[in-house]
Amino acid sequence: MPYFRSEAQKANFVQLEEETLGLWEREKTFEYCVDRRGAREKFVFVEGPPTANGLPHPGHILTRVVKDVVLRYKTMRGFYVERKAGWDTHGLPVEIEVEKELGTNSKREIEEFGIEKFNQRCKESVFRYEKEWVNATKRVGFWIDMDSPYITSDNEYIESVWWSLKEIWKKGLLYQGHKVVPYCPRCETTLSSHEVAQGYKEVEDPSIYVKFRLKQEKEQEPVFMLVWTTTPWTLFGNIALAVHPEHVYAKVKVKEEIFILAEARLGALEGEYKITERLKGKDLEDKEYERLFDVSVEGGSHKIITADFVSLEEGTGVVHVAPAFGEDDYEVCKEKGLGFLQPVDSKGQFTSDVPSLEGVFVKDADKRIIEMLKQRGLLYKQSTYLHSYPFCWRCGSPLLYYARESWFIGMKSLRDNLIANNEKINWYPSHLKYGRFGNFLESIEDWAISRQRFWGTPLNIWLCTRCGKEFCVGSIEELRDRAKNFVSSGLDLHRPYIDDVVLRCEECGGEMRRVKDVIDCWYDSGAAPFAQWHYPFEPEEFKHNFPASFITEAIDQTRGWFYSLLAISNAIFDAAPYLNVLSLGHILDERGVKMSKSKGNVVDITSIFNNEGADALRWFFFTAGPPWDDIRFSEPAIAERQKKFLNTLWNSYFFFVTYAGIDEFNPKEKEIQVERRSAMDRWIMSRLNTLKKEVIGSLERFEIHLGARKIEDFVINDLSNWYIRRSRRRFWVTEENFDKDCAYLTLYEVLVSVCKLLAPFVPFITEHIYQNLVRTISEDALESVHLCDYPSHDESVVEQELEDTMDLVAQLVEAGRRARSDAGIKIRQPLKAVVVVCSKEKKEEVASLVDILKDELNVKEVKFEESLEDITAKAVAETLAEEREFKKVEVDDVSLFLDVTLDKSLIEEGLVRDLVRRVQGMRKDLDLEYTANIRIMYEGDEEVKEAIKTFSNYISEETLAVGIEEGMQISESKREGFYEKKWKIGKKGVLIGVEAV
RNA sequence: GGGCUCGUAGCUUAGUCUGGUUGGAGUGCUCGGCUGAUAACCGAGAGGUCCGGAGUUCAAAUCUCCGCGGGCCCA
Repeated sequence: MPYFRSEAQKANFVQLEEETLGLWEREKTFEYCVDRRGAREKFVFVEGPPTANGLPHPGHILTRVVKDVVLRYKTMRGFYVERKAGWDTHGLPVEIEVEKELGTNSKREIEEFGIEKFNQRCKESVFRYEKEWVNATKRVGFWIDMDSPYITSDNEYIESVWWSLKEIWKKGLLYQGHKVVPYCPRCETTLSSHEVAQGYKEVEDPSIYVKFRLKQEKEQEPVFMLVWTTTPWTLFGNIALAVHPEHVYAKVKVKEEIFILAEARLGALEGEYKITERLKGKDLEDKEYERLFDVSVEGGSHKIITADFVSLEEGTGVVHVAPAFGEDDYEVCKEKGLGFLQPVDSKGQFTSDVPSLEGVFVKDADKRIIEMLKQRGLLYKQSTYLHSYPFCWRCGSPLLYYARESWFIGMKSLRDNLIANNEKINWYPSHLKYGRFGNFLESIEDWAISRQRFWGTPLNIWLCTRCGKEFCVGSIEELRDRAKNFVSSGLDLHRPYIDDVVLRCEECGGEMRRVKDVIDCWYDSGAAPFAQWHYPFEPEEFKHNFPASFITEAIDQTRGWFYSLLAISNAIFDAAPYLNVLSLGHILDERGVKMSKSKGNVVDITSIFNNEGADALRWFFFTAGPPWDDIRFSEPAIAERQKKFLNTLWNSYFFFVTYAGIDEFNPKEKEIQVERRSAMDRWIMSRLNTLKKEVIGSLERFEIHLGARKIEDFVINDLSNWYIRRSRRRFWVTEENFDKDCAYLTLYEVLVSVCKLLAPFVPFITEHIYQNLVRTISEDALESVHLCDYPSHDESVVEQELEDTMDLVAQLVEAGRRARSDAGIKIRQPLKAVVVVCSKEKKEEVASLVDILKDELNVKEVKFEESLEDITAKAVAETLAEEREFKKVEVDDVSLFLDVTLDKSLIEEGLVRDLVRRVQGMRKDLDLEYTANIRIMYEGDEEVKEAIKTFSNYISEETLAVGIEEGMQISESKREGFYEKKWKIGKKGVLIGVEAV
């Protein structure tokens, strides 16, 4: 009985994978694989939570398999690697999906629809594609615990988030301010940058040059700052004028008026002008000017400030600053301690601060404002300006950049800590650390965490309606303690329920009401390190799981999740939340364009699962290039890798299983030390151990592609194309012998090792191979390849010299073939000898592998000559004192002379080899068992007859022929099972018949 | 507009950090060979503006600068 289950010659990877999934399910392999390492050192992973309100696409799958390969590898290396899944559930994208279904367009309509019902829909929407996500995750082999995931909208999660915000609040880092955001006045909502990017249009706007009069002594001639703007309506919000501190400004006289503007922008003036004075921007600093309109401002205003953002590309080099309508404007005013003015309401209409235009939509007011300026003589000139301006992608109205009240975390004050904690993190690729991410930290701004929306973690701040006192709630218990009304323990912490909870003001006894905001969902996911464990309410897990050893997501998360994690950990624990972070590239289509739903170029992964399978997909991702590079992705590219690698791996495994089956070989019954085995065996073992070392090195540096490519190279070139091809004859010997045992043992050991090396990369096929190669023969073996330890490298079997020599021999073989090809003699034609001329040392090395050379070049003999003064074919012939013809080739300092002289016996032997080859082909055509005996009949000329007679033993051995007969009765040969074929060998016609006996 | 990154044969890519023979593979194509792993394998050939330009150097795919194109992030 064979010990190993026999296999199909052609693998059905998809079927094999589905069976393997079933096996893992039945045996609970994943759970066991994690738990059995429970006492070992932890390797902490945090899952960046995906949103399941869309179908997973190849980019998500890439992230999942990269996570998987690292976690499987670390587990096999002995670490305890828990893997908790997570779902990101809040946020504007979710709301937008629901709004599309409802057909609503504004916050007002949502309020009319009802926040309760709206949020209920959001909650449902978030898990709409959960099943697809779970299926794809399982199908691709990503082992992660999806039975008890963290969910950012669960009460416990929210409670932890609240706790963390309270910590930040207690440190005085949570404050209220303004943020300038792209805002749709019709929908009454802010837009994300992604939405803004969708709605740019070319439009014509007014372009006006406005005169701001400097405050002076009365008797002096008036001096005007000349200012350019394309948004006249923002002039009501003017607080300051900005100039660049280092640029040169000119005081010029134009007709009867005096203007100040940048010298480089004098071209903006009409007609003749005369420069009367030059000065630097900073010389103008702090000069006050007359306000354009009569509006009241709290705090400093209407003076000249300096700012680096002032450019000389357009305008006059003097910039009108309105903190309510521009982010730079807002920031610079805050920095300079100036006041703030918001004359526009949330519908985009002027407030009572602007009595003459109260209730007018700002964009409609431009003409009247220009007219007002003209009448008062404050308009220098006017034209129009063509530029791209953002519009609301939903309703088409022009967006306003508009300052809204917002809550901030004071990250700016934590900048040095952020930078210090970033020092502790290893970034892959390393340039991100001080590049994109480092630069970002250097100029970090405060984090605006509030959103005036519905579906999100409610901001846990309550304000007293009487005295204005502010309170931050840090737990459900605290909420119930402080609440005036009854709060049930099972209260859903979302809006609108939480909005109804009124707290008692400790200061004045008044009523405290929650601010209406929810928080940025980036905060939710950034809180995952502790919130997934419901810390600090259940403190144990977090302590063992912080900081994370490893996280990975795509490059766009650099300022997303990678930052929000660091920001929060930094604010609360002053610690780095992860020690290694791997940033992945994106998936592009076959033309190199990013795959996205809107472009319609997303490849359907289910088709790949059903055609090529998960291992093929994974192997493609791992070998395509460095994980941080973008990958061009297409189904044919995956099929190609499968053909190249997985098929070769399968063929190697199939070869072993087939012959071990025939010979009923059981590796457990044999034990032969590696050093007693042949050079070929020791060579592949040496290569294997070198490989192990290289693969581990690569994986430790997250150079997954290098590790994978090294294994691929080993399997295809070393194992399949050299070791197995060279060793085939050793397996075909019918009787049992030492050399055959060595070959079996070696091939078996290599296959099992390779299988383990590959297990993290291609978990299905390796499991399948392991089950057949290992579990079938030992009952005490571990149940799964994924429970095994990762192979460690054994220096004692590494023979570097042997590896080098094999390299040389392979090169000599190649050179010898070239020589044959030059001489026009095919390889099947045996030749008498090859002469190798080399140093004594080289000779000794090569001598151990001389049989390989003999075989590969099909020569009877390999002769060595240590040195010849004259290394030519003629000299070789003379040295050997033979009248023969040689063909010379060289490899480095070794010369090889191929004896290309043919004699009758050699030609006869060549002919026999041709015949044998034909018979083998016919056996194959008949689909005979490898061990089946046959009878051969033939017809041919005298030479053929003679050759067959001379070599009949050889022919019998090679083809398992029990009889070779000359001539056949064609008429009688039509019987069942008899197969005959006419062949042409060289110029001879030969008729061959084959019949199984 | 700014920051980071990528650009090598039809396609996928190694080499770039640390400059040094004639830029190396795979795939596809052509020709030849081998084969009881057979939809595999071996050899030869054709195929290159190393994105373009300038500079540094005895020497540049590699270092520097300026562009062009793709990607990401931010304005």
